[in-house]
Amino acid sequence: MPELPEVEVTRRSIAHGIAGAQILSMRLGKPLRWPLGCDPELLVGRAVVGVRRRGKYLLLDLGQGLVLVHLGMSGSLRFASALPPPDKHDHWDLETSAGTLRLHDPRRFGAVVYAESELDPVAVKLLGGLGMEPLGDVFSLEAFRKGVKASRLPIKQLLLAGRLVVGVGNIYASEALFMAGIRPTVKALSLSSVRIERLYLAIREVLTRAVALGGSSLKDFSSADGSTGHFQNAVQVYGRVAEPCYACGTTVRMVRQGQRSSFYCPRCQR
DNA sequence: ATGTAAACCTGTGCGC
DNA sequence: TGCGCACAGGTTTACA
Repeated sequence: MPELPEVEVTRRSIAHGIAGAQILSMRLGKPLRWPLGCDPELLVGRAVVGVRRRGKYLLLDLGQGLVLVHLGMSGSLRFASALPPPDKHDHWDLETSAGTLRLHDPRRFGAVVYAESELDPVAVKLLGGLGMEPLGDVFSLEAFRKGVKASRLPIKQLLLAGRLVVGVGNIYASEALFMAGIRPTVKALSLSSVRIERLYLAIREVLTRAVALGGSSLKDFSSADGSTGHFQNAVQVYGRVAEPCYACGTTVRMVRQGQRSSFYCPRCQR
């Protein structure tokens, strides 16, 4: 479910409230993607210094060490001073002096992993291969162009791979490619510099816009304060197979790429 | 090295 | 109403 915008919106909804809080207890439910990697008791008494984001990971900085949180396909966080008893899909509670942070994740593709530092092997394994932050300064047109021209993958799959640029998932890849007028099946290295620049700008624009709209709440996503996003109402092609393109009226198509569905307008995107 | 598919797990919607 | 299947916002791992 969550791509960069949803994770960033979640981060913003908890960062202020949880900063400086002390960890009082931790509860784990059913197993997630990976084990926590330490005794939960080890973290009790530590402070949550701040919350950062790297790609689709949230990084809870503790006084010592950090906790990596990934929402997988169906995860969402809640942060509140009083939460109801955990239901069967609530698999992690972090009780702090400022409130409880709770991971709700029916499919359990999400993860909560402790690392001593970002140099900890587990952190390197999870974060080490990640590409550029699309909303950060290091995401330069030059670096993006170089990466695109070096890949023989279809451009959609290159974006999803996360090795060049992070945070672009299935929704925003389709949306950015529509915005740039590029068909998802085009080989990355065949794109002209002009089209690469259009895509570069589209990625930044679509992600920025999605964050501003609170992310996409397709099924049940909500940020940690319970508010839902609105980007799903601004979607141009994602999930709109067989419906008319808003720009030209041509029927939106769906194609299967790497076990994921891609949506595009055959007239607007070449 | 690269490209494709299976795997992880649960819920939902659809055709019959 | 029930059953079986396809599919769902992600990522790693295994295997050609």
